Amino acid sequence: MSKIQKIKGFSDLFCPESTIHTLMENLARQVFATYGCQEVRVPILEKTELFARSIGEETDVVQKEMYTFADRKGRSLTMRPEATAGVLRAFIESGQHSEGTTKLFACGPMFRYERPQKGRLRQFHQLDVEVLGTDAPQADAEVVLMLWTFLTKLGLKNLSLELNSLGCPECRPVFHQRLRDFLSTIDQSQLCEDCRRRAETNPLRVLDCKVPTCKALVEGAPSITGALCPGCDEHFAQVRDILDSAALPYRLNDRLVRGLDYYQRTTFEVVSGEIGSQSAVAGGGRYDGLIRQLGGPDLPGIGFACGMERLALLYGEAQMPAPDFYLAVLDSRALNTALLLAQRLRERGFAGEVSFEARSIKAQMRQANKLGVKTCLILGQDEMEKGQIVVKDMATGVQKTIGQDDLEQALGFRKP
RNA sequence: GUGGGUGUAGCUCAGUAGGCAGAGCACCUGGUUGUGGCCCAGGAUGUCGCGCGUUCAAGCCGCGUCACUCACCCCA
Repeated sequence: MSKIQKIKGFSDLFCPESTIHTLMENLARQVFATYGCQEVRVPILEKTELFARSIGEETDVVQKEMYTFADRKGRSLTMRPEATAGVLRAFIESGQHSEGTTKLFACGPMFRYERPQKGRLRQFHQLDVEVLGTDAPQADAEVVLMLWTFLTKLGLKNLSLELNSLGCPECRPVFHQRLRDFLSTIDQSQLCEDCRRRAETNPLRVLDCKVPTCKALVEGAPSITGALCPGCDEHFAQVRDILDSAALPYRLNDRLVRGLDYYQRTTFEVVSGEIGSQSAVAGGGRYDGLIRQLGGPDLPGIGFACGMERLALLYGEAQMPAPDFYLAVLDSRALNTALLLAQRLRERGFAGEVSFEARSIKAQMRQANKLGVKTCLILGQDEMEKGQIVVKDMATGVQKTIGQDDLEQALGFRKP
């Protein structure tokens, strides 16, 4: 029979990677809770329209990267490509939005039909925070601090925080016009093929191009920072001021662009130079018109998402805890007794393995050694007959024979 | 969607100029009547991704195909 393989861009996580993911998720939950975030679990499948309306009909994500299909009654459904839309939909639908600021944490798998590469899978996992109901610059600063605190507690270093303001519906069109004017003054034929297209469709993206010739050409392009309206300018200044006071190191990057249409004002990204080309480990920003756009009240919001696979690339080796014991069985008539003894220990919270077959003691000792257990228990014919068991300390090699009833004590049972 | 690289033992990979399929690690057995690590001796393990072609002969050359991977695009 032929093997069935997993589908492209989907991965199976075994230990220690699965442990790293669990650990990161738990730490995120814990850190974000200190800021008042409450966890929300939302569906993986949503109506396609939700993403089309929030992310933006014209974005690449919606145009060509979504897992979209018709259900059995012909309704168009989509596997979520990001978390924000679903969380906001749930927030709006729950109707619990009259209580001032709401801070939500969500996590889980997201899906995008892209060509896989380092740090990018078709099913990937994000940690997501949304702070809804306030446009205070303090909230922006708090969200950034929350993210940075989490990454620091994860032990990640050499990360760089990039910060920008994209302006609001009032000042952004002004900047777009200035940018278009600028682009029309330069020799279009010098731009790369992608940029010639982007100059029309999404001029902001031209600023972000990595091709050296394009970089040089847009050197003198106008900066969004200089085009902000007084309101946005003041808001951004306050956010920076707080982050300065908190001594949080960031880099202003007026070329920082977000891929989703709903972002405005404060946007930020955390990048690493150590994980290949997909260098953004987290990204987010403010989306003040979005809740209303999704049929909810006119409330502002800000949030971010962390890519867990990318964090995992930066995370060191996970230490897998060694089991407490290995129970070697030398006589096949002792196998049942051994299993019951192990069960007794496991009920007390000890972790360990018990042999399912009476192999040579040498083989079983080797196994105990390989598992790295602190204690090896040996049950043979002699011990069986006397109701005893051998307890061997693997580090010192010292062993003693004790009554089976005294096992918990010998292993250092501590009350839970 | 586009381009490059790689598919050989459980894992990491050698394999010269087409001529018997290899190493290290891991695993198993023994060196100890019931005692691990180190050491020594021995052992098992292959659709050389798959298909077609060239050839007396293909892991190696050609074509196709699938998978993985990195990069572009895009993004967390």
